Amino acid sequence: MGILQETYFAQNSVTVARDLIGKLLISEHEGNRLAGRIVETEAYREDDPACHGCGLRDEVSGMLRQGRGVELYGPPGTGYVYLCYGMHWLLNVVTEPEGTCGAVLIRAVEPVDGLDQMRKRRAAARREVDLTNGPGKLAEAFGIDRTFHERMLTRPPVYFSEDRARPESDIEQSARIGITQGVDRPWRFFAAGNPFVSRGTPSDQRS
DNA sequence: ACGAGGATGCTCT
DNA sequence: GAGCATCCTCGTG
Repeated sequence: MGILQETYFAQNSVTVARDLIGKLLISEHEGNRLAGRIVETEAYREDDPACHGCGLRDEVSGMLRQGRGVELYGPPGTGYVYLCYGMHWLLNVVTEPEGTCGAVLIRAVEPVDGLDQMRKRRAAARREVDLTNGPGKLAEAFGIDRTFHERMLTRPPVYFSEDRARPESDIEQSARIGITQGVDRPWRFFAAGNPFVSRGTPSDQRS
């Protein structure tokens, strides 16, 4: 009921990233229900130097080479989960039609359900905002790891859904965070004023 | 409140 | 060996 389907994720990554703000991320893994309202996302696209998988298509033959990020050309709605800095799992959902490279990174959510289990998984979190105010943190809180890589996120146990109780909030836009390439593209979206938005600084404002 | 530095593993040169 | 879509701890003000 209200689960976002493959046709939804088949849109332009930037469109999906903006529209996912206010939607719910839900996990029914291991008998617990966890839910979070998405408050921060980033879009990654083909012909985008920050995107894993950029440059895998041979310009002459049109054929795909193997390499990191080739999964981003796969079916929309697929999970793309990878290890960042050797320690943190980051959750993406594959976007754009199959055969086109793209993904949306889920950077932060506001906890809605299952906070007790989130606290157990996030032992380092002293304040409630630290449960899920960053891409590595929310993945840990939700128990997302490599076992969700290349799994469909259009049905349980992990999926996205509409939010009936979706609160009003303005959506702001900025450069993406933590990247050194593609800094000029304002493809980060976040809910204005929401305390669960991550602490990162947009890449075009760093010294 | 804020910034520096370290942890840690995978991919590509 | 360098470079990473990060997070945590421990300094200093």
